[in-house]
Amino acid sequence: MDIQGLPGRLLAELGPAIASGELPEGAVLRIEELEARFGVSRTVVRDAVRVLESMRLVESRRRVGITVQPKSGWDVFDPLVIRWRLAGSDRAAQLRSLGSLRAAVEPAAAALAARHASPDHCRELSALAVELTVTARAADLTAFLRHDIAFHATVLRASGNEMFAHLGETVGAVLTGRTEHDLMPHQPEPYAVQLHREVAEAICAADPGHAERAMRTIVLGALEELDATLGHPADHGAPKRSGLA
Amino acid sequence: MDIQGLPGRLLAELGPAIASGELPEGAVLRIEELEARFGVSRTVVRDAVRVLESMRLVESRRRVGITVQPKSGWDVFDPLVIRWRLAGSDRAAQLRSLGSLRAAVEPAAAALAARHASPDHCRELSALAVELTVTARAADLTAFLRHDIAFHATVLRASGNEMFAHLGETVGAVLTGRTEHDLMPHQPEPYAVQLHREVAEAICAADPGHAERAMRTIVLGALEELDATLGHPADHGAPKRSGLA
DNA sequence: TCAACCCAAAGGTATGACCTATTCAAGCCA
DNA sequence: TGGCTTGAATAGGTCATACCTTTGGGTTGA
Repeated sequence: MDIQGLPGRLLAELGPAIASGELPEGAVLRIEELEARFGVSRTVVRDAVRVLESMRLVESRRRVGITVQPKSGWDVFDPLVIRWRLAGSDRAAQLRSLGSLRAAVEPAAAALAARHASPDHCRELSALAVELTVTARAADLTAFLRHDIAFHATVLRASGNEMFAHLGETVGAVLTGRTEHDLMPHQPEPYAVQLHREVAEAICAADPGHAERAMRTIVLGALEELDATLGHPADHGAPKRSGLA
Repeated sequence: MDIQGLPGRLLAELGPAIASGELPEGAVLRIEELEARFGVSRTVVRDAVRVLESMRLVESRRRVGITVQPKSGWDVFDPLVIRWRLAGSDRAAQLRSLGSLRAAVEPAAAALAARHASPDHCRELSALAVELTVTARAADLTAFLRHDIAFHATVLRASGNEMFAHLGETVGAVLTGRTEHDLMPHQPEPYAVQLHREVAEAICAADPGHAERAMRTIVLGALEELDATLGHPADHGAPKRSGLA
């Protein structure tokens, strides 16, 4: 996605290094050093640094160099930062943060979708719900994941809120990461699949309350699962049966 | 914040121009043209363009130039993009999006805060609640706003979720914008102030349910108020008394 | 001891040249 | 005639270098 161009090469190297803590807070880089290390000109280095700076990952100051900023300043919503953190040692913390975010946003998105969804969205959701059912029964995890991602993205898009819609990509990254690492059950839980169907139906039936509740159950289930696999079990409120998002 | 340096000057000019639609989707800029227009070198132009590109506001292609991208691609969570949109003609849409986001996130944050808040956070919230009460009674809108922003930011921070915490700045921008434009009542509503007190108390008492409900009332009230001032009245679910966030 | 001052280090900006991917169109082959 | 190939013009991408400006820190003098 951003591996195009020489600055992209630097970004692909420096971003993950910073996000993973390999380059810790306070670490200092110098333009000259990066020029030599990557065999590129100052122009390219500046380009890359400028982008890192716009994400608040580093700060460039005269007479000092390029300093890695404290984690608390990161632009945590930047898609690249999210991806880099998911790929590195911050993975667990990032997943937990995203989990809470999903738990907050997706139910609200489902409720909004139940009010604003177009017939097209509705058709799409219904079709995806069917696909989920089928691929789950067939234990085709790859296809299931693909449709799961599409389902959640569609709900977010159908909410009519541009900010929610943009979380679709991020949620996709989370779901992908989950099947990759936290080994999923060989067959998605039937209850979770049914919840997805309920969400789709409620949205098509313009029933915000039901859509919201079903989605909340899904996403809280995912949160619990997350805490289980990541170890640290913090309570999140309403106890529910383990679901699958 | 980013008015430092020559690239910052370009950003401060081009960003708002794009965000407000003054430079519509598909508009093409050329480096050479920008060099002349701002009297800067290619280096500076490239720097600025690179940043706009990382926000997905523009795309730079050879033989074509720098093309303004469709709004659907904007990195809507970027703080600068948010600020630029709030300042321009997209103001209403941006406020509505942010309103829904707040409605989703802040109650969840309050609930989390009730679980994880440190004694320091608790003290801070209590103090801010007092300040809100006092300044509201004194009808000191400026001070009230300042404390209101601090209150919400503190709740978000106390949630222990880094992503929530980062929304504090954005929420602040929304609240500021509200008092600036949608003329607020000369004296903040007493009921809203009380709700803030309840949130603080519930968080300090480690009562997630109460904290979440009170915060939801606040933020839904704000949403209703928003719809009222912005015209388009979409229903958001649970009917509540008009609050004030 | 502390202040003002000066110098060197490192990023910021300016140029100008050259490379390269793209597009559009002219021209060729079926 | 129509589609494909090819070639040149265009505009961004990269490079190398020189010079400016800020700033941290050491030095000097009161």
